[in-house]
Amino acid sequence: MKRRTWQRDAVAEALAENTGFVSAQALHGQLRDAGSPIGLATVYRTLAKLAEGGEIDSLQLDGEGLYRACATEKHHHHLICRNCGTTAEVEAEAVEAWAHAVAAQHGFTAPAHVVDVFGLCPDCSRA
Amino acid sequence: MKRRTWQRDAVAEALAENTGFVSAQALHGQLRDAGSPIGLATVYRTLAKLAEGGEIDSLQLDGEGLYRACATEKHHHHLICRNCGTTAEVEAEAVEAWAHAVAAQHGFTAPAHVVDVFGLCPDCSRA
DNA sequence: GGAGTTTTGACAATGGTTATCAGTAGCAAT
DNA sequence: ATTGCTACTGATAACCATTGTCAAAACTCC
Repeated sequence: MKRRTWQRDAVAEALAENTGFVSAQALHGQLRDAGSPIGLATVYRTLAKLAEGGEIDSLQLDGEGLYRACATEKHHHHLICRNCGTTAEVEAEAVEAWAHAVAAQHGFTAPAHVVDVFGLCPDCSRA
Repeated sequence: MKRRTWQRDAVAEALAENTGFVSAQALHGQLRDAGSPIGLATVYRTLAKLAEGGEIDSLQLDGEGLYRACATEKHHHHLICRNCGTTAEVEAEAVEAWAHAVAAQHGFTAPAHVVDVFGLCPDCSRA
């Protein structure tokens, strides 16, 4: 059974304060700096659970997991600044359709896809 | 300057024997089982160099790096069986165009993208 | 053959993530 | 409220893929 704890709320709240994707470690540091005595393991566990439940989005970059509380519940993809992490949510029905078509064409079932666009945001491009 | 060693050849050859993506560790085990005394660190280094030079493709799955010697030199994407690793190469000019357009639309520069489709291949679907 | 520089390999170190396990604290029934 | 059950937490150890280290080996050019 799922229980409600202040730790879970704290993680969700801290995540909401970030506009881009954040690592578990960064989030833990943020919480600690804000005076919360939350444990690192708890942050990892909570993020994993939230992601599993579809409440937050996650992706892997350079071998570390990043998380983000997204605005929409709908399926979408991300345009991410590889320098500062700023993220824009983008929809791409054409890509969804393409992914399904490709899978079907080769007889693959249970299709899933990883589609992310990386780049330098306007601010970071200037620097 | 780049030198030619039997180790580099051995890695490339072992990679060619696999149809799907393989991890550095798996490849090392494969080489060792075949009687090669190659070192693990060397396999990692060689794979990194080959990938850097564009001679092989790489991707990250579950936090571990996977490599594959692809048939074409052209930019392409992959349709991967998440059970057995079997891989099909697929082209998607429409997706390339979409990625560029999305980045440009938001003022992002130096666009790159990660696009992979996962699923169960016909064989694994049956099981 | 020899100099000069890469590359190698065994092993240590790194770093993000997960397992352990005793103590804590939701939640429900009493 | 109190109790009982059990999920959750946190400090720390363990994991494990990967990278760094450095002396020894070996490729290439002269």
